[in-house]
Amino acid sequence: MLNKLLTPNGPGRPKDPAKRAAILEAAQRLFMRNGYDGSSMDAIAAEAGVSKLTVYSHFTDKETLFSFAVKSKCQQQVPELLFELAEGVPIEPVLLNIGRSFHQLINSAESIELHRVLISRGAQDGKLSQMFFDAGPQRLIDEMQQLLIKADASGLLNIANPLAAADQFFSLVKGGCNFLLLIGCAKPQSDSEIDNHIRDAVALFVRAYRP
Amino acid sequence: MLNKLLTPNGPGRPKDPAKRAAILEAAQRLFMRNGYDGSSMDAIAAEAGVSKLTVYSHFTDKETLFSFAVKSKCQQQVPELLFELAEGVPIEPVLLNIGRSFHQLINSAESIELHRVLISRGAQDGKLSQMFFDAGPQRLIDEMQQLLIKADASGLLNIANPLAAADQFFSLVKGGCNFLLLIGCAKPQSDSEIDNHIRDAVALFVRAYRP
DNA sequence: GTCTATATAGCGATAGAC
DNA sequence: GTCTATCGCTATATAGAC
Repeated sequence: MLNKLLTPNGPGRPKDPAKRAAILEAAQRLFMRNGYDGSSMDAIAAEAGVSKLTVYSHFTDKETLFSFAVKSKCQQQVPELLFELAEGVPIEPVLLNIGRSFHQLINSAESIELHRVLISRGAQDGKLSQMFFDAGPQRLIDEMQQLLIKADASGLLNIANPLAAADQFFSLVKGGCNFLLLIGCAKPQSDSEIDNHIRDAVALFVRAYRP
Repeated sequence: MLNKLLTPNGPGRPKDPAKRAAILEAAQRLFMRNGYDGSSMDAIAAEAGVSKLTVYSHFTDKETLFSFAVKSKCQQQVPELLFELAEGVPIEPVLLNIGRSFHQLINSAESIELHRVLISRGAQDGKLSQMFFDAGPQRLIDEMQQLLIKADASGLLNIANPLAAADQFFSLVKGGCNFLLLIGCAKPQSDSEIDNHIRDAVALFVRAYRP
């Protein structure tokens, strides 16, 4: 299954990598837009500009194609937040930067759609959700935990339980608005509202954990 | 449409209210367990022990049945949290009680399934999500806001923005674990872990907002 | 390896007997 | 009002030509 990707040239005529990429792209678009059940293999093939059998040739079945599409989408979404903590610098600006990046990440249309699809399918494919979680949220929590340990050691903050504090921080920045976007009845927020929200979250966090 | 519920006796033979109830119950079970697309009208009719046409007779089509099922489920889930705030009593125990009730509510299997279904369908039926939100989360936020205003007036807490603070409180109690349950890869938490989580959330909140 | 055409099954919704 | 039987449609997955 994997050697299709690693060694495109098997015995006989090689499969067209461009078509494979087109299929994967089309699958991502449709799965994210219409969900698993809402996306037919016909539609995916049409969107990719190939025949349906070509889709089945590259990816065994619908489940497999879905897994590859999600996996690829996760890798695109992998965040590059700034968890650096320079010496002798106050902590608020660092947390504000992380908060802004995280907020933008989880509330982007792409991210909301990905979450929606995973939640819809979550009950039936826990492995895929686990993969997503390890590649995404878990890494953010780990890095945040490391940053908070450093901040505690530097005397910038007073944090007894870094893991719990990391969870608290992300929960605060996430807020209730993200849930509204997920269920599809959110009023659009202005940039200033978003910024105020993040400021409030960081302020609450720092106030509670200051030495 | 509604008078079917209010006046079960129309002209001619009355429809069987017991069958209507059985259909609604079966629809709730299957929709919550297998989602919208995963639940066929055949399966619902079989689960209810009636014919499929009886289902169509009581509820116009699948969308309508789904709306009634979700609406009914929401009314069952309507929480009775304790937002009382007696005079001369510390605030922590009150927040702990609310936090525990809220945590139990949103992490129950029934609630997770309802959220999952709403999120899956959310993109396609925003009205239903709006109805759910008004009946559930919005009311909790409102009541929490009122409580925080009182707490501020009493000098128990120092809260400039009660709405934002209410959102922060619920976000903290909710935590990251709820999301894990939604995507279907959560390790079960022990009672003591849950209690510690809620204590930490309340502690953070009170520490930041103490006068 | 890729295409057109098709097999098989399940869906939502309906017609007509009782 | 409720039932059995069925229509019309669409889905996943496959067979055979090039």
